[in-house]
This record gives sequence, structure tokens and C-alpha cells, in this order.
Amino acid sequence: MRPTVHDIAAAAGVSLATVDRVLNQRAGVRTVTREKVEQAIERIGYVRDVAAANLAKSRVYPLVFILPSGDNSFMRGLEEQVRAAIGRSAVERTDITVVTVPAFNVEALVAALDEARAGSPAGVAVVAIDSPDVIAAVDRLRADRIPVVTLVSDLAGSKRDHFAGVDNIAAGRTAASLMGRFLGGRSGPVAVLAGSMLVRDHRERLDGFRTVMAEHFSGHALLPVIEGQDDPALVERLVGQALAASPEIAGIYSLGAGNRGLIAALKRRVNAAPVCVIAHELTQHTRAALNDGLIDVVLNQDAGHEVRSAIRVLKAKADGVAVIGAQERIRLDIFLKDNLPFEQDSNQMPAEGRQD
Amino acid sequence: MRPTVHDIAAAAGVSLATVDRVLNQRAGVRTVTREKVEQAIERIGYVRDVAAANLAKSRVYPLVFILPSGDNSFMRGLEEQVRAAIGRSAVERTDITVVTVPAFNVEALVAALDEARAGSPAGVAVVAIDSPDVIAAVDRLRADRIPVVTLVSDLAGSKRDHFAGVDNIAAGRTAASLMGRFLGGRSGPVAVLAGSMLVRDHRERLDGFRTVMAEHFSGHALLPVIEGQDDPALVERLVGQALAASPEIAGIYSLGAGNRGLIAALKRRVNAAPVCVIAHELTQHTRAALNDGLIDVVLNQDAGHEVRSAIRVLKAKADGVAVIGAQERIRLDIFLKDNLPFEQDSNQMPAEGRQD
DNA sequence: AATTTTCTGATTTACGTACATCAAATTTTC
DNA sequence: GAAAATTTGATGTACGTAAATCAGAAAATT
Repeated sequence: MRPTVHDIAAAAGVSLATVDRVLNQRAGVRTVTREKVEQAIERIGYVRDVAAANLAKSRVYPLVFILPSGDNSFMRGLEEQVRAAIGRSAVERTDITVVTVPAFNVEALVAALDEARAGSPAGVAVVAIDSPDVIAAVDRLRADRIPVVTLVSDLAGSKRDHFAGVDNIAAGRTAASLMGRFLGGRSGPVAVLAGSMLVRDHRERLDGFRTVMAEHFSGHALLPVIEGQDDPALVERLVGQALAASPEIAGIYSLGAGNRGLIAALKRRVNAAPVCVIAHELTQHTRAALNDGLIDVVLNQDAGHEVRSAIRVLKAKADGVAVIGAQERIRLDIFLKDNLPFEQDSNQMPAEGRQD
Repeated sequence: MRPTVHDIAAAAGVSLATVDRVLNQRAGVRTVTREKVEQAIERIGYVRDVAAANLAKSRVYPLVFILPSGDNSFMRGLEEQVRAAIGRSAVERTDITVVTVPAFNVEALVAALDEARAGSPAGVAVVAIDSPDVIAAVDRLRADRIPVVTLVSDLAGSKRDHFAGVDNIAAGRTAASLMGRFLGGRSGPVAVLAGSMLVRDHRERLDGFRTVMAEHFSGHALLPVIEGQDDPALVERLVGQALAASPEIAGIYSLGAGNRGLIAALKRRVNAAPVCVIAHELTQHTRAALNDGLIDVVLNQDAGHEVRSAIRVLKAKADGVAVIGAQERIRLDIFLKDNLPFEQDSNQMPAEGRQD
């Protein structure tokens, strides 16, 4: 049987009330007594029963998720996953608010962070923009002891507790490695398509990609980066221009969003040499393009995992409790046509999960 | 506020005791009354507070994990992950027993399954061998209403509740796709190294690999499958012979274990043409070989995820509760040198997880 | 209509922790 | 050494559910 607070009291030779004062860091305990209790806890190996504690506290975790608005498929998928988590809030004791702010807009994001802070939630998850103002806003939250998790794009230099997203430098390196090998003997330059250099994830992917291309595949020149602002229409226009200007392009690495535009531009090409295309994020568009052979590789981060991980971490931080490190590492999925998972409605409960 | 059992009682106009009888399917409630209560539950949207229920029940989940013995690195890693889970058992209310049986030994596995059954645990997780006797043993467990999850290798045709492992056909297809593209223009046959055709995961990987090679890369002949019994010494000998017999080999797909032997055989080659090597499972050996350029790709399944998923599913099945489907899908990791995760001791708690 | 059987209600205790109150004991301060 | 301040103990209630007991009501059987 697992030891309880009563066992601590007996082992330390004090009353239950004193144990409670020590456990919940309440005032009114002499240092000697406190140490006696702490030693007893150590000795008998007491671990607080979090479920019972939460029950007694009627604990709920008010959380705020701040996401970019707009019709970026990946971000909408992310939002959908947050809403799925809201559906589980009764079970998970969460009370989640979703706030959306215009993409790449520092001011709006700072305002949203400060507003979240005013509500003093148990934690905040945010898709960060890399800017000193945002860092300051995040640090204000931390100063109020509100845990913060960055989602998808990290915020280096801030005091955020955790980053729930993939290693974007590794993602860029992987893209380059696959690109170089898939191109094999073929020659020709490689184009890079990004959203904006304002967000850290895009910058990091580019860095990783450039490094490996230069190191191992220097035969392929890199064309100047195309910044498409994650906007399909703009992307389509810019990629069309690039393909027209350099018909000998051998590969395209799309490290941001707006892939609908890329796919449209690729479809318009006729009788042209094959291009190796590597893109990010598995959406209905990239999935279809992968199946059609228009895209060769999709690098993906599982939005559902990221959201669930962010929630677990925020709850743990709010309780000052440990986290299973390996479980919270978000992995980079590499999808070829051959290992595409079956499409599934993320809100749908699996048949196997029904009550007997 | 979330509705409780008291609210059901009030809404249905019955007593708490009756509600309890309905909720816990105890006898002594007329059908009409039962329906009245069920409707009330539906109407007010009651969800059982699992934490409180478990507390009241002092519920623990005795689970049995049955794994192959031997020095297969992946299986030992799996066992380590189970032991890590045992370390969390106080928090997770589990009581896990690990049983190891000789690999590829149907009789021993059946005996272990029957012994587990005798202890009437809350669930059993098993690395299955594909055999009618094993199917029968699993179905005996299910007949006793003991949930069964197959781990790593599935057991088609059995009544197992769930499979915690990767899609091995997709894994084989992916291996072939990468192999074909990495070989690019190069010619030469491809060798396949398996452990045993007794286990379903190996057969499925082979099927997937053959299909895609035949479909898209028929220029590369497939040499007869080498069965190395997952034994490094045997593998080294057989691969050495194969390389000597067919020096023009362009690629090797190792779909089983015993990769230490493969790596040793590769290292012994000098002044030979490059061979594209794709192997399964990230262990210290394959990791080193990947870094050294001896192996090009490692396909991996995360043992920690599989174990945690198996536990979650078994607990959920034992409680007759739904599971988040997407969370329990075990993904195929594709590792190149460039996206290798940092090595980390799986038992080690991350610094960030410590108490403040 | 009387009896047996089956259902339902009322009530209590328990799970492990949190939190509050009040009295009693111990220290500290002057 | 007495008064004041601090520390500790004893006790009870609460969280939401499980499970048990026993009395009483309703239904089914004779």
C-alpha cells in the first residue's frame, strides 16, 4: 500500500494538520518541525496522490491558447485540435480559451498575451513570433508565475517553460539531405520558399537546409529565398515567376505554408523536367499532391500531439510536477506516398473506443 | 459546474443508491427505472469523474507484459521502457509484471499467456508470434474478459483489443521507396535480411518492400531473403557470404534485428562500391552506424510510446472507456543522420521537470 | 388477501487530500 | 516569570464516487 498523509504524520510524530501545513507550504511551522516532516516524507517515500488532491481542490486549469488567424491550413488544423481538447475538458479538468490574432503581427500578439495575463490563467500556450516585444510580454506572464509553452515556433531568449514543437533545424537538414539524395545525379539549382523570416521556425528550417546543402550538395545552387507570407495567391504568383525565370530548377523546398499556391503553380507546368519538391505540414492539399506525385516528401509535425503535449506540460508546470521528457518530444514525421497514414477525422472516436 | 451523481438522482427522481446501481450495472433495478436514469444521464450530460471513481475504488490495474528474452537490443529497450513505467506505477495506479520468453518459441509464449490468465490481471500486453496456438491462447484471455494488446507484432485473426505498433506494410513500402530513390541511377541487386518469417511484422515489412520494389524499381533484382534469426553472429556470417557471392549488391534492407552482425559485415568490406543500407530500430549500434555513414536510413518505432500507449489502452479497456484514437497511433520514425534525436537516458527526468 | 420476491430509498463509511476553525501547548519577548 | 506571540493538535467538512446495509415499498405469486 502506498503511504498517505496519515503515514507521514505517524512517522514524523506530528499531527495531520502539521503535515498538511508542510505539504502545502502554509505558514506556522517551525523549521525543525518542517525538517522532521520532510525527512519522514523522504524516508517512507510518500508521493502525493494528484487525483485525490485535485478532487479535494476541485481543481480546474484555465488555459489560454493563442494562435494565428487566417486560412493557413496547418494553423486551422491546430485550432481544431485545441477544440477537440476542449471537448475533453470535463475529463481533463481544463477550461480552455482560444484566442486568434493576425499572423506575423507583433502588436496584436503582445496585446493578446497581456490580455491573457489579466485573466490570470493556469497556463498559456502561444504560437510565438520572434520579437523582443513578444519576449517581454511572455516574461511578464512568467513574472506572474503563469507557465508559458511556445507552440510550433519557439521564442529563444524568453523565459518560456517549454517548447512544444519540432526541432526545426533538424527539419531543414533532413529536407536538404533527402533533396540531395533524391536529386541523385541530376543537376540544377534549388529554390526555397518561405513564409516570413519573422518567425523562428522558418528561419531555423532555412538555416538547417542551407547548411547541409552547402556541406554535401554544393553542386546545386540555392536561388534567393522566396517569401510568400504563407499566402497561397502570393505564393502561386512568386513560384510561377521563379519557375519561368529558371526553367532548369531541379528542386523546391517549401518550408512554410501556402502550399496550395505552390501546388497550383506546379500543376500549371507542362512538358517540363521533373522537380523534386519537399514541403512542410500534412494538410488535405499536400496529402493530395503527395499522392499525385507533385510533392515527393512532406515533413510534418502532428498538431494533435503538440496540443496534447502543451496541455500536459502546462498542467504539470502549474502543479510543479515532473514531466516524462521523452513523451513530450515532438517528432518530425517524414511522409512519402508510401507511409501516409489513413485520413481520419480527428474528432471522431474510434470504434474500438466505444463502451462495451 | 459539472453534473454529479446527485444531480442524476435529482433529475431522474430516484435515489442515489439507484443511480449507483445503474451506473455500476448492479442488479436490482427495473428496466423502466433504469431507462429513466439513463435518460437523465443523457439529458444533463453526466460524465463519470474517473479520478474520483478510482479513488473510491482504490483501483489498481495489475498488468502483465510478455516480451521475448535474448539480447535483441530493441526488445531490451522495450523492456527498459516497461520498467520505466513500473517506476511510475504509484502515480498511474498500475502493478506491472514483466515476463520474458525465448524468442520465436510458440509453446513458451502460449504457456506464458495461460499463466498470465491464471492471475486474472486487468490486462495483458504481448509481443505476439503469429501462430494458431497463440491466437487460441489470446482468445482464451479475451473469453475471460481480460483485455489484450499486441505489442510491436500483431496477431491477425485473434480477438486482441488493440495493436500498439507501427504499420509494418507501410514500413516496408517506405524502405523500398527510399531505397529506390537513393539508388538513383545505380544498378545492382538488393538484398533483404530478415529475422524470421514466423513473426508477422517481418513478413509484412517484406511484403511491403517487395510490392513497391516490383512496382517502381523493377530494375533492381531482389536476392533471396536471408533469415538471420535476429542473431548478430549468424547475421554477420550470412551477410558476409551474400556480399562475397554478389559483390555487385547495391542495397541491403534489414527488416529484423541482429544489426550488429550486419554492421560488422559492412565494416569488413574494403574498396567496395557503396551500398545503400536501410535498417530497422534505432539502437546504440544502428545510431552509430548511421552517424558513420554505414547505414543510410533507420526506420524506427518508439518503444516508449508503444509501452505507454499499451498501458493507456489496457486501462481504458479495463474501464470500458474511450481512447483518443490519434494519440494511440504509433508512428513510423524515419531517421537520417540529420534528424537523429539527441541521445537520452530514458529513465532520466528532464531538468525542466523538477519541482520549483 | 396474504405471502413471497423483487425493487427502491435512506444512510453511512471509505478513498486521499485540502482547508478551516478553535483550543492547547510551546516559545519568545520584555 | 508573566504576557504575548507563535506553533501545534484535534477535529470536522468537503471533493465525487463506490459500496454496503437495512428498512420499506411495490410488484409478482400463491
